[in-house]
Amino acid sequence: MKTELPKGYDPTQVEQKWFDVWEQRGDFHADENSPKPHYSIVIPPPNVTGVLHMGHALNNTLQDILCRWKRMSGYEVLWMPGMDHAGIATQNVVEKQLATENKDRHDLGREAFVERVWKWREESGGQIINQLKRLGASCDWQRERFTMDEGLSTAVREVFVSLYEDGLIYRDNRLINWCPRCHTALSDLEVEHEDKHGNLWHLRYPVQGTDQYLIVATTRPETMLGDTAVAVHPEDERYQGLIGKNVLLPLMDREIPIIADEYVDMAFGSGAVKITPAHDFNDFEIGKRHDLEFINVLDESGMINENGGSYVGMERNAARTKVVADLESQGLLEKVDNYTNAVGECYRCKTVIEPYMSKQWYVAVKPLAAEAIKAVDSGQTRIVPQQWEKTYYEWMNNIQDWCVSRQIWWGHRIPAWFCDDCGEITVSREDVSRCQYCDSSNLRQETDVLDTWFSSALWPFSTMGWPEQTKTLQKFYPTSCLVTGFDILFFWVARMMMMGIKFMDDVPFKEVYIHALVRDSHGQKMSKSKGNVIDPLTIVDEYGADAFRYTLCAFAAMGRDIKLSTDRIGGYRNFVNKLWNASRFALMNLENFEPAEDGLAGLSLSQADQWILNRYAFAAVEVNNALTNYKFNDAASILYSFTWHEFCDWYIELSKDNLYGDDIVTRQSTQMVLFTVLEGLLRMLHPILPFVTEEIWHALPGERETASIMQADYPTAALIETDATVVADMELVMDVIRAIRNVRGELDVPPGKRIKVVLDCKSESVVQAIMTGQEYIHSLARVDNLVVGVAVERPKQVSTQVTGEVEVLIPLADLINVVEEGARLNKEIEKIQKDVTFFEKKLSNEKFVANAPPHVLEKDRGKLVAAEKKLEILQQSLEKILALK
RNA sequence: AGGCACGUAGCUCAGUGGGAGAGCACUUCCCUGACACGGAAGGGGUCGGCGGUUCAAUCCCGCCCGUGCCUACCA
Repeated sequence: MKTELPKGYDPTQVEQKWFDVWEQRGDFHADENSPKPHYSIVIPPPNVTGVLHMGHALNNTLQDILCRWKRMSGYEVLWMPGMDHAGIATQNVVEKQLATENKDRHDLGREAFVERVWKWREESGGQIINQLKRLGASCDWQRERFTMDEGLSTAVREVFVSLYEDGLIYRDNRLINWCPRCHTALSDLEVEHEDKHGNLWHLRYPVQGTDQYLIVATTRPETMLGDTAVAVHPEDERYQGLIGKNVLLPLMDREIPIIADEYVDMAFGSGAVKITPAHDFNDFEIGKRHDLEFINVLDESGMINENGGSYVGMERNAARTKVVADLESQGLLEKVDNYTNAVGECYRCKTVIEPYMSKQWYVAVKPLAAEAIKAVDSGQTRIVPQQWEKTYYEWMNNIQDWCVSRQIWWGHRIPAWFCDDCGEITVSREDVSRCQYCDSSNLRQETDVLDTWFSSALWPFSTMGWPEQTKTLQKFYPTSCLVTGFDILFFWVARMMMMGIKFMDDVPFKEVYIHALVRDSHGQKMSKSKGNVIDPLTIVDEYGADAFRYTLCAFAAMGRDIKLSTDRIGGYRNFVNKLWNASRFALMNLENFEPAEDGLAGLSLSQADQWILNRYAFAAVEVNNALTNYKFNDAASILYSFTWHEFCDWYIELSKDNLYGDDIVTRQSTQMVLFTVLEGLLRMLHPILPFVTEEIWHALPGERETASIMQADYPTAALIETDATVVADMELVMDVIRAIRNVRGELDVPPGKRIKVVLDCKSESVVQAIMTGQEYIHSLARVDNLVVGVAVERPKQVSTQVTGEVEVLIPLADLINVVEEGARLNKEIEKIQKDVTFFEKKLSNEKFVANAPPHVLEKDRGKLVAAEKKLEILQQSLEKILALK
């Protein structure tokens, strides 16, 4: 597939073309029968309702980089893709649709509603999959899974029943987090706490049998309708006489006791707390301790129920207003303070959650967590960066039982049947029609479904066919790595650890790489409901997927926040274009070139050739190191500077004379090096820049051994041994070129002007190095007359620059301004003088000389000597220049 | 309230116990036959503040200030 490269790189067509080829050819498919060592990653399944955001883009780009790198490094790579069914979110989407038809789910009934959700899923769900493909994600798309698929549902049921049989799943009636809008229970994690400005109302409760009032403070006055006690601290002297007495609850005219409990903070407010056991988590505990009445005053929608006296039927906020107004009119409102406190909200719809009494299913997670802690502690699973281990332990050690039942319809229905005759519960892998206990057929299946995260927790093995013992599981479980953001460390990672260990008897992943979160400019987490999402696809459209990927890769190391700047993306688009044009240059100079069978062996390699091959080896080693340690940004910067600053800025320029010259042997060896380095460079870059590298790679001369660059070997080492002396000589010549350019630039020598340069060298070996590279100096420094030697005759009027062992002398002649040269020298002298002073001071410190390690001392002494020499030369030059005036 | 981070060039951010880095932006010059999404040469930072450890601190420790996130039952 040879192609002529157009002048500018246009990503759009190239990206679409190659992705189609890759996917249709099955290049991403993982073979469970492969003899190669395995490398596996399961994708953090995006919501079926999801639209690609920056977080997905980062997360999946990093996974793709790892997968492509490992694939090229000889591994059989499985990147398992899929989505979760996002119970509440998806149900909300479809309910909104229904609302536009003036219907709700109850009008349809459960079965029809679920059907409707499936229909939505087929028609509009899962857009994100195609969006991931636009990024170049090399998932094994043939294996795409969905948490509501039959296989995964079987896994969910197997796990639920097993946990139940092991006594790790139970039912209990307690306070849970209730979303009055979604009409379902939520786990603790699904409640987001946000500080909100509100009020602290101070209420006066009349004490029975006295004319005293007890002042209680509350942020939720409407809950007073359900108060069943007032609590004070047992040691609070102010209230000693009141404990045991009653207050008359205003508005309800209910007598409730004054109790003593150590939970009460004497210093806060009046030191007296109203107790509403059915509507507050603390009060719930106190209620149990003191055997109080639990009066629920709300219904499922957050409306006051029949227990709320005259407030029945009022919405909770309206009730609050009315309660406060009524208390005030009765003189029972002491005062109102401004107050800020954390209010819990539903993570799906942001409705203020309600602590609500209800019977729910729980997983007793403590025993599971203990194992999951051990697995990280023992190193079976490594969390990178390690700092996150602490967060993981912190949560795991304080873990609370997990409420897994949800009062919605879209999800895995809990496989439990209640018997109307004997009251027992039958939990079963198969649907049942008769009670296990009394054989009655009067059964009703539990209507609740499971938390979506319950099925997500099984993802690493359910996607591979569990509970069947599949070859895929044998080959690819445990997975090698999990790549995710820290925001779902608890939601997902911790739970996968627990379930993996419990059901697979092995950790779900060997390593967890936790990356930063992409936030908006205010540091806010991007989310659909906040409306602050920037669409990554518009970035892809504008800059190309490769440039976008490179940016994300370069950004990946940031602590916790990533704020994307389009300037930066533009910079990497330029980088891609640079690579493209360097490749065009190569192709133009590789006409009629056929790569030699034995590669670089036997070629007479120039200074420049050896130098670039040396730098190539360095880059190859370093980029592998970086990726091994998840240092994505290091990988990006190593490859950036090798490509641009070494290959393009230097090697291509150094090679031009040889490529344009008449010496056929030199030309051919230069071509071979140019070709070989570029070809290897493309392979090095491919994991980050899959599209452009594939395109160029196929345009190179010669035959490729594999159908795609993604199947070629990833470079790991030197292509051929290079001579360290020759490489150092090249660096020396480059320094000389830089020195000449510096003088030219500083003294405004016209760029086109060819000049005379005298190089006074300290030794014959330096002369030799320079003589070998003299053509480079002629060409890159625009020199037409070069004199090199040890103690050469020095022209009278010169500009002087010093680099290492070489004095660079440029005759002033007619081209250099004496005044400017004086200024330039003064600037240079000032710099060097600082160095000299610095090292003199350092080395005259006796303690430093006595304590510093010898190699440091040696190095600094050398630096001082070099700086002193350079200073001397520059000062002499300055004197001469001044004498000319 | 506790925990975890962060504070480095104008901007966005890397980085290390031994004389401070990148990209973009900026200044000067150049449309030299791959590339102006380019080339060459420059300018720019007492690495948040104060102490401590060390021969040596931007890096380690403590405190402070500022910012962000996570966890938490102060009504």
